[in-house]
Amino acid sequence: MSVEPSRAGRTFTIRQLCEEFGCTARALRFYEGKGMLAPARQGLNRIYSHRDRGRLRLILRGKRMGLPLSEIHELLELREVDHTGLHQAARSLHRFQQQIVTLQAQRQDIDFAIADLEEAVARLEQHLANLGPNHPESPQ
Amino acid sequence: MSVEPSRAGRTFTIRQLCEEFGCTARALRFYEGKGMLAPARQGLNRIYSHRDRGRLRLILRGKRMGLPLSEIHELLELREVDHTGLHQAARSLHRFQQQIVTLQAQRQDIDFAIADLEEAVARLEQHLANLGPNHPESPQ
DNA sequence: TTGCTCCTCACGTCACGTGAGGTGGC
DNA sequence: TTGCTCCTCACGTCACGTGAGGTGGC
Repeated sequence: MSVEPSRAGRTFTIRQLCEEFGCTARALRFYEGKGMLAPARQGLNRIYSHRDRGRLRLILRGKRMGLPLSEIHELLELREVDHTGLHQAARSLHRFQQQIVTLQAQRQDIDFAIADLEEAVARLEQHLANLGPNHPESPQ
Repeated sequence: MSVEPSRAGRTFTIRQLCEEFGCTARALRFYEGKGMLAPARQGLNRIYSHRDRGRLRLILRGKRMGLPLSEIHELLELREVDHTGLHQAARSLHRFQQQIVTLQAQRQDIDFAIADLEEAVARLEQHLANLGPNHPESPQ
């Protein structure tokens, strides 16, 4: 077995992962501070393994789903420990189902907000039309 | 003219406004600290006028629309100064149209997240079904 | 005297952003 | 020597939440 990269042995710099996933170095360091990542070091510099990259991918996916880092952290740990995947799957399933409900509610709020904004826009356009053409203060 | 309430002369305590609008006293004090509200005082206690209430209503409406307090503040000031409503209307119109786009993008993100979650839920249910019935570690 | 509502600091939360100031290897 | 990327503090941001400790009027 060679010491050098057999595909999964590949390593990444912080910048490489940032570019790949579109996040900042500060974010990666922040996740590390929270104990969610633990890259190796070469001097002071961080060296990310293929597995670190996998964890990062899950972190960002969890974030997109609107989960707080604390919960993503839990799910990550569970995955590490739970070899059968049973406990992990049950827990994730429950949490994901909850999150779907939460997101659906958020979408409702956004829909209401958009409707409200569209109504306001219509009123403002009307107001400007009335005020507009030859009003003393109309621009130009 | 009587000194006492002719409908618009009515005043409110902080608690009354909180209950009416479903927010906390801390929030009202916070908006005041930002200069968005300026209730009268009776000793140390805050006395909100009908106009304070109107401003609060707009603040909360802006928040529901996803506007940051700083922008809500601007629109509020504009309304105060701009008697014709022309400048105000133009500015609000522009900002609202922008915000509609922003919210539509957020709704998209949420839709994608929900789809992703639903897929994950389906996979987990399948996984649990395979693992389930007579697995050594299945619960009970 | 007890309760209630009000008050003023002031630190905590969440997920980083943003400098300041410094190092290492090409 | 200049540039580049990396690093470590540490304070700032946003919109409040959450005590701690105290006051006023029924």
